[in-house]
Amino acid sequence: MRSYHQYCSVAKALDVVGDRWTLLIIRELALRGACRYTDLRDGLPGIATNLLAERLRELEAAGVLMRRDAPPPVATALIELTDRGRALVPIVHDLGMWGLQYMVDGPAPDDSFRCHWLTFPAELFLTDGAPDGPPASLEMRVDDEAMAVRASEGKVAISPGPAEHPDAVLAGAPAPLLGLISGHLDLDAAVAKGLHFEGSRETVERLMPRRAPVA
Amino acid sequence: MRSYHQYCSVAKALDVVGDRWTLLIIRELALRGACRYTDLRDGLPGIATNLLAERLRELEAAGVLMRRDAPPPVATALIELTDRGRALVPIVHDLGMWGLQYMVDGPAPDDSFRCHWLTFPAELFLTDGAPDGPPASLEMRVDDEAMAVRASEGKVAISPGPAEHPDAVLAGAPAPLLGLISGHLDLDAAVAKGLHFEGSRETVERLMPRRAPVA
DNA sequence: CCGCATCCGGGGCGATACTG
DNA sequence: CAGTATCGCCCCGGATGCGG
Repeated sequence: MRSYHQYCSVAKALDVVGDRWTLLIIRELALRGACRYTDLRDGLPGIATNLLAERLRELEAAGVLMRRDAPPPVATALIELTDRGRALVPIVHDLGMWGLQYMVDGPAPDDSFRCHWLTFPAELFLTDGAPDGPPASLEMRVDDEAMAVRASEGKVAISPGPAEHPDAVLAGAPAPLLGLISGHLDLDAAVAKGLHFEGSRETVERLMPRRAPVA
Repeated sequence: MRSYHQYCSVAKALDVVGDRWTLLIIRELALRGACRYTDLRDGLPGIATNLLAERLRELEAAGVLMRRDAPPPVATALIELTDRGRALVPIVHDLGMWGLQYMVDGPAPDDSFRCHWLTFPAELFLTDGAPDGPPASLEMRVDDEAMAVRASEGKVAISPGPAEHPDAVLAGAPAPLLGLISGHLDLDAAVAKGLHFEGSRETVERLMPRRAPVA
């Protein structure tokens, strides 16, 4: 990107991360951790390959991310955030919280979706409503991608990939799933909107928020 | 900007504020409060007038800012952030704190500067080192623009425009001024780098940080 | 298959000129 | 003061190719 040529810290930050796609690359690295070029590409539907390569070069030069050789079994290099890049994660998170208000109408017809994009909203909204209960595991699934939510001793942990022995599974379209997570819909309403539900209703109700804090 | 077409809150946020110049417009409205088109234009050196007009239209349509008729004596309309837009201010602030690390080398030869751009760094770094002392007033000046810093009862307030009866005045180039504010330079070092200083040294040392918290 | 580089068409952007 | 109009350029998007 052309520099703004302003001696202002906000402008200098945007000189580095203000380019198109740049903050979404940070998002992917924040949600996935160290990953391959191809993983990034899959998490950024719509990006041109040359643009991704160019952005990665720029961000590496700016000290925001680094490449590291993968451990022996793998032949490829891994890309991950540096300390400087990790300092951006809370900002990307907050930006995502601000953007939630533009999602309540549901996805546009040609919107793509990846399950791990729900991580930030899930971290914000999900709480362990029964901190004294036994550990519980929930799987959320859209298309072929899954995300695991584990509640244990009052803590909620969200991780990409399928859950090991889920007590409950939620699957279906993104919109009712997000509605449930954010408290806009309860489980019955989400099911009525097409969400598929299996397993322990108790587990779902333990994790999902009771009220809707989004404006 | 073309939408990213991703049903992700970060992408949706960037669909609204990810365009070039957009977050800098938010910065200006955050630092100035309600202001005129021309004020924005002056605070955004380098922007094309058609782009500013177009961005303002888009941001108004997105509910981020609004236009309001000025009180009778003035003939022009004022532009200000809505609640939704004000929710972006902490994000812009944090982005600015992150961008500080790219300013330590000083401005590029063709960088422009406005004094009120120091507001975010000043809010972060300046503290009242003598909360029991009498109110103190400091003016910082670069070129023709000034910024006032008032310390009173342990609180520090920063406002655009000249100070009324400043106990001390700092004037000169942006870089030594920022170095002083951020704690990279003490007053003598800043003066050695060309900063002009007048008035009460005690007032300056009361407000400026003792150590450098920037990496 | 992974990680790009290259090419090309379209549109966002930058700069200037002009207007109510 | 507050924009609109115009034009050229370069960034971006999409497709293809290619070496490891």
